[in-house]
Amino acid sequence: MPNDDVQTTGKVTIFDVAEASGVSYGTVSRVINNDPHVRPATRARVMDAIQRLGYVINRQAQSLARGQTHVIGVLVPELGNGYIGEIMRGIDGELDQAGYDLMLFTTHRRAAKEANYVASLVQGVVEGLLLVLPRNPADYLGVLSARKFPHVLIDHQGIDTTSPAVGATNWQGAFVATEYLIGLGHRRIGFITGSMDLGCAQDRLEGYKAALRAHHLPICPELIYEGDFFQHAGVQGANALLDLPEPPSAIFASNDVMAMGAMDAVRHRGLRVPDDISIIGFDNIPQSAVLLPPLTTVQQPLEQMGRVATQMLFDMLQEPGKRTSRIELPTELIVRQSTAPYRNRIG
Amino acid sequence: MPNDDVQTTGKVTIFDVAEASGVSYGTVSRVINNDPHVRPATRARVMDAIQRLGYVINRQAQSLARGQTHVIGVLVPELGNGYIGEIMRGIDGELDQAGYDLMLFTTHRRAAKEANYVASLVQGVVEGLLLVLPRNPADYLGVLSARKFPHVLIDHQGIDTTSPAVGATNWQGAFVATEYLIGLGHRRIGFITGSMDLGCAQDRLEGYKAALRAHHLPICPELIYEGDFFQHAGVQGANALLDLPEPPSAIFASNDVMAMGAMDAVRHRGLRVPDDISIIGFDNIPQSAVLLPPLTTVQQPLEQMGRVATQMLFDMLQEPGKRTSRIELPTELIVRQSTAPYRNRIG
DNA sequence: GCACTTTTTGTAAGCGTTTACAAAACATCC
DNA sequence: GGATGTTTTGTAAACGCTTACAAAAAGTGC
Repeated sequence: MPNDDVQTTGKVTIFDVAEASGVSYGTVSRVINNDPHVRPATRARVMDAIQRLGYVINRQAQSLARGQTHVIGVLVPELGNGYIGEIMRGIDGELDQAGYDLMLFTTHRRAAKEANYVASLVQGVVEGLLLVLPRNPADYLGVLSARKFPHVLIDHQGIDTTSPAVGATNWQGAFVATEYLIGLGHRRIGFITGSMDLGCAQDRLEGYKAALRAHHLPICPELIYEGDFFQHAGVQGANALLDLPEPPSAIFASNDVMAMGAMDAVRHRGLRVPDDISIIGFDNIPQSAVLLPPLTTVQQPLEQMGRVATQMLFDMLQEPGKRTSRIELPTELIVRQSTAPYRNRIG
Repeated sequence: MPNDDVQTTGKVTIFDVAEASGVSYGTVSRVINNDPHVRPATRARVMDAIQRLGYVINRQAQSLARGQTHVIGVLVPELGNGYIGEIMRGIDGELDQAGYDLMLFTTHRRAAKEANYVASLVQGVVEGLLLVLPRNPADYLGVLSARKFPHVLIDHQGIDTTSPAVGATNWQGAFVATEYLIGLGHRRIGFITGSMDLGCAQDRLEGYKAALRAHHLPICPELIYEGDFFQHAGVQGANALLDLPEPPSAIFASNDVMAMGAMDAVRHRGLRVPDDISIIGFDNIPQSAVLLPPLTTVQQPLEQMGRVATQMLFDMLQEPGKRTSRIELPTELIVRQSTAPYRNRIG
């Protein structure tokens, strides 16, 4: 007689379990779903059969029958940078707690495809969608909104105002950081922007300008270098700024990665950070704390943004009609050793 | 009479489309699946109805009926570091081409949960599993193998030998890099290891040792600092090595991130790279090229590893019985400016 | 032990597709 | 214009589960 231990192959269904334990398939279903209406003895028998046969539930079928998948989709422009990783960590944590699974889509490849892509892929598989740092959201948002498909944007305060979103107080963060440099005595402060097609980059620039204005300092176009959030732009931006006839004494980069590039460029010229040039970043990625010198930066609550966005999405799933909102989480200035009081460097 | 344009809500099924276009649901299914056995005129009529009603297929139901989901799962220890991001890029690209979707699982949170976690979550939802850099794979591999569940390991040449895997030639990479330093005249070469619980970290260390041996140089335990692949370990490792009575003239870090830390530490002591100390990394993450100086490193074909692993998985799905293999993709030494010929630095 | 209530179990229908098979429509030839 | 062969279309059953409802069993109080 063959061993009927854990089946290694083939599909074990609810019917097999029912037969093996001498109950009906309905009862097996109830056991699986922890329905209280089942006698302890019966439950034990069924559980035993489940073990023996190595039964695991078929989520497809369950989803189909229940009409819900317990999967949410996350759309990211790309993996690889730590910034998105932090956000993902928050999303993942929250999803995990709720027992949801996560389907990952990247735009970078299919960006060119038709706008319906998101809607069509997503329909029937994911219950909601989290859009991280969408670059040209106009494409999908139309479809998503039209279909009333639950979704929330993360870190994009762009043109669209109808979709719920969570971001950070980029403007204030940049304002505070700039003000801090001004407080240290710096008067000429260089600024390296991010990709200006992103709302957050624009906001940071505006915050910088506003702080200068608030302190009656001139806004010099030559002190503003247009970057793109990549390290290389930090290097080039710093070089461009330091080549100026009247170079700045401090550089504010729109993210930490560019700040790192700027730090390298400064040192490569034989100048010291922060003695000769103060440098400040934005994001507070994990690396910033272990640089030499540790980087002064504006902390973005990235993980929290992920968490909050996920919770918002769950709210929407619960009460489909609910008024959606746009949330901005506070940034915080983290003072470390890459900034110092101004002193007349050359003369 | 109400407008029957794109429905914004509710579910449009194959039956609705059938009714709207005056054909049977079977025909609609055929149209959806591009079955050639349907008259052009009929096809057009159905397509039109699909458009009008805004029908999109329900993947759950399709999966259930077809018995395949077109989803594969990827299990990663964490997001956030660029290393995994590169691998993911390769996976994603390959999946995309094949029209598969990607479900992402992270271990870091549920690691403590029972070993069946992978199997139970996965069964019925994903057709195969890619395990990226699994840290304690013994837990799941047993279940996976027992169930003959298609899976491939990425970058883990550990104890387990039965599962198919793709990795890189870590040993050779480290050997070549070390030999390169020796060729530059260095005799005392410091080594900062990765997490020694990972096979790749062990292999790199062995490659380093083998190169020394091959050139009849002594293996000095004090020159080997045990790190963990994080930047901080690079800083500490470099400091420890340089504090030695007889410090090394070159440092080989087991990954680029630690090499960056080491570079910072070296400079912080007023020494220059590469003039005083040569530094070499491993991985060739995108950042390494834009450091100052650009980092000499061993390139790992991360994206390619992702691609190859995914292809292997597809092969396994196609021919379930197929003999599985373990592949090692070649590493390559990338010479940049963080390494220089040895010269007697102090004396 | 009976009538009654409550709990447990079984059954049938449904979720939205696919697909094998049968039926109907069309084309082709003599 | 019928016999024949080829497409095209319709129908029914299946995929593995949930769930409302009905039936059976078990538990009560007298």
